[in-house]
Amino acid sequence: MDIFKHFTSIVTSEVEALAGAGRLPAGLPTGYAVEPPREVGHGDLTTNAALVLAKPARLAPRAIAELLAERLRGHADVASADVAGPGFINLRLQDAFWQRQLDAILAAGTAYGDSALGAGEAINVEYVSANPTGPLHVGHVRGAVYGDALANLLQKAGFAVTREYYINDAGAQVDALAHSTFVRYREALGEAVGPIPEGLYPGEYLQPVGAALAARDGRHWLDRPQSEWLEPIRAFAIDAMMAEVRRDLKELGVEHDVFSSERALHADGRVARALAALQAGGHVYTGILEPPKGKKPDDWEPRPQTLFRATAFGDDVDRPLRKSDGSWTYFAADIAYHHDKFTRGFRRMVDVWGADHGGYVKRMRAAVAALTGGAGTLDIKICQLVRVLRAGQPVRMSKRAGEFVTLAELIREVGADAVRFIMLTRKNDAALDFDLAKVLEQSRDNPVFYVQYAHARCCSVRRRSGGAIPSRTDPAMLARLGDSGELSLMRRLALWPRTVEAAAEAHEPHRIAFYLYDLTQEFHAQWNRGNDDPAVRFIVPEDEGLTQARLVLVEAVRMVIASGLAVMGVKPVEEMR
RNA sequence: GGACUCGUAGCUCAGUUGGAUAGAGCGCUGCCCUCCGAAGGCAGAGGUCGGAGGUUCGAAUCCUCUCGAGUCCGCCA
Repeated sequence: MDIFKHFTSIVTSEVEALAGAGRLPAGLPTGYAVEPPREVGHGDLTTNAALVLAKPARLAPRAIAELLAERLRGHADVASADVAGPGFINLRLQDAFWQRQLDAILAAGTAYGDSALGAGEAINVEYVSANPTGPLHVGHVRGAVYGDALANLLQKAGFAVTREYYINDAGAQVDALAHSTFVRYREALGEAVGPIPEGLYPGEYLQPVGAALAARDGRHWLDRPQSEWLEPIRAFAIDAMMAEVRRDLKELGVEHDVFSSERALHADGRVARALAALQAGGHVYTGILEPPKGKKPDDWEPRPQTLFRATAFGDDVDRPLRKSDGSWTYFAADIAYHHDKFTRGFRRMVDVWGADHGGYVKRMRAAVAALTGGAGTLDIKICQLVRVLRAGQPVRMSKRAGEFVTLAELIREVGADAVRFIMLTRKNDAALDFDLAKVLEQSRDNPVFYVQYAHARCCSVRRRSGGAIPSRTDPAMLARLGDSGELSLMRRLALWPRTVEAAAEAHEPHRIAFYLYDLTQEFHAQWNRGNDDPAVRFIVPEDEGLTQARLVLVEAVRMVIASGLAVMGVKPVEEMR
């Protein structure tokens, strides 16, 4: 149960009751909410109902607040209801109310915080979608972790989530991959190939691919013309790279449900069909674009092009659909891809892109709007750059020289859990520094350690209790939990369902990381009090009843940490080493 | 020239979708601890939210303008 929704509905029924008694006008709107107060000193809950209702009710906010507060005081869970400031109502709840929440948490386990928000609606989250021309590197990791955590989060919020990867296996880049692989193939067969030609991929990661091809086909392709080997070797290389990508992603804990091929979209006519649909809607025409101002390409020459009328849907210019040789642009294929997702039943789509694709957002949104007549929604989340720091110094990355930190290396160095956690400690659209030393530090300013440590401490309590965590609770037992630190932990736990929903709605999984940090901070603080004062320790040998109640609290904390980490895709640890 | 994202404490960043005295960590200052419930604890000082207007009962949050940083800008994907 989300306690804030619970009390919002109580306020609503009291407003109706007051209207029924003639003390408020009937038919007032319900734009108000019961929320946690920003200032803890203001109480447990606060509502702006009187402020929101003042205008439609044509009454002073404080007068409405007084009426409502009077009614709210009559509820058994409400300890006090005070009018404050311009007309807020601050509620304090009985300890028993908070204690009762522990029941709900223990009963639900890590399902506590699951929401019906999504109502089982299908949603497609597309992420990573890196070109199959090389191994994944740090530039891809953030999107991978963000997308995966978002998918987990949406699942927890009640959506039917499909995790999808779009393979850009068409176009010049995969042809270059095929040529590069052919060079490595010749090399594997003993030829002296010299330096890798300009325009091809020089990375050593293609050596094993060439060797594997040689092992499979022997010298078969050596004297054949390019027209014969290009396609089969391209397919071979793409398969090899995608196998590596999938293996690396699996190491990171990322597994997609669906891999969609761009090449297949072209091959089976889906591109042509999508574009025909766009054309039928009157969104395609032939025209001449203005050159971009301020950065005019040297070889610019005006020419008529097949254009999508993106400006009709909020974009700045209309966008080309065909290259000068008549083939489809990448954008055209991407339109077809989103059309395909929509026809597969996804009215809701999320794309996770890197910062360098920011300029592409408007046209894609425009295309989806045009294709679906507004029935499909596309949210595009941009992940800003990650700077990897070693000893406080940025690690230089040059793709051309082939020196970049790969995902596999990153995981080998600090572990998948640390990688995932750190990637979620920033909002997706803010730049992120990844300090390789800091993530392994055992201190409070390393959130990975801090949160894991809290979970380990919970497990430690459980171990030392000898497995004596009560499976059932009763109000009398939980009534022993009256310490201020215990109560603020209970209040924090009650924020979890609300945190999940808000994060899911905003598509912001980083909020989970921040919540966990706050929760564990309070847990550690309570633990530390036990260092000085044995009476507030979780295990009090001379008081079994109190210990039982506290074990319930600790177990509830552990479950919420574990379910938060599950959303982040981080494994909770039982002990620190 | 334009588009997009970001400007919040000395530093790195949150900010519950417009609420009441803007939060956390680091750093700084002070006090306490040296305890395996280890990998420190507690407390304090410190920002008017880049700047200027506007909307609102109420703005870090929405609008306009402006300054600064990053990313991007036909036929690459």
